[in-house]
Amino acid sequence: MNFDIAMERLKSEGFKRTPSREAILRLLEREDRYLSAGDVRKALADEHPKMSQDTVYRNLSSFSEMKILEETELGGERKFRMHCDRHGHHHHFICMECGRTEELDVCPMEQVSRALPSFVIDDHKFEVYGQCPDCRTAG
Amino acid sequence: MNFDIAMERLKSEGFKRTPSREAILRLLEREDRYLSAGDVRKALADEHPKMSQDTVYRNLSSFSEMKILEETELGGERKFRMHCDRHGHHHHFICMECGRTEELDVCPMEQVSRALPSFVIDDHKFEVYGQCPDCRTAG
DNA sequence: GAGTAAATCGTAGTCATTCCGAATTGGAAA
DNA sequence: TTTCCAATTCGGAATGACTACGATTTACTC
Ligand SMILES: [Mn+2]
Ligand SMILES: [Mn+2]
Ligand SMILES: [Zn+2]
Ligand SMILES: [Zn+2]
Repeated sequence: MNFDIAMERLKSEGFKRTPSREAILRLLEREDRYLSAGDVRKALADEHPKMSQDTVYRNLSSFSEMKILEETELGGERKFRMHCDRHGHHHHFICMECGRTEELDVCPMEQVSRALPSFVIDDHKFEVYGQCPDCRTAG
Repeated sequence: MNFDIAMERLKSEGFKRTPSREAILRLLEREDRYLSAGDVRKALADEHPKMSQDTVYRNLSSFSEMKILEETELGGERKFRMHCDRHGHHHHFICMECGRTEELDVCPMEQVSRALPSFVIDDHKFEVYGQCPDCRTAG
């Protein structure tokens, strides 16, 4: 997903276009990796020094709820990245140094559904953690 | 893993046998599901009303490090359960109402490793969330 | 039973996140 | 364009999980 589509989505759902929202979404589009609320505040400190933490958290949560962002919980923190909708359902490798992701097309949920016929399955999480090639050569 | 094996493990690694540790491990053996530090404190409130939160957190962390417990992060909280070592590597369905788990033998990591030859893979997480049959009929 | 390092207690501190009332503002309506 | 108001933001306080730490107690060794 890119900035323009995200702003359209906001407008179509009745949200206002504010400088805070533009800055947050532009940042996440540019970075293309998982960022925490703190990361966002730091990255916007120069451009928007008085954006309050409430604004950052509230908007990240809203964007996540409306699927503009995707969210995970890592190291005791909520992290967000632009929702990627290029393929269908998929999962991610996540670099623990830089936060960049790599798409994984494998998902074992069909087998799981068959193996647990009497369970209600609401959600699932599959993530692979490590070091991406860039960070490996840089290290 | 059961209580006796856990206590042996503690002894062999030079840890002392204390009433706090016994109570925490007995609870986790009995419950056989994911509990937070707060859950543990509440469950032991009658039997050990003055066990401090420091003691609970420190021991849960120690037990997790030495693989007596397994740990996950769920809803912004660390959760712990007895380490299950019946089969080899596996993952869990987790009931979001009662915390009970069901074993899943599927794991797609072989395919992932093949698909990411230039990445360093340190860890992975695969969890399925929902409602177990007991909670479904009870609800 | 005495000595000692480990463990616990009580409490204060940290950090991410949420809450809240007051002030501001985007955008619809006049 | 100006008015208006619900939505949004701000600033700061509150929350809740978790950690740190000095003082006290305790499990094990001798
Ligand atoms: Mn993706
Ligand atoms: Mn298991
Ligand atoms: Zn999947
Ligand atoms: Zn696995």
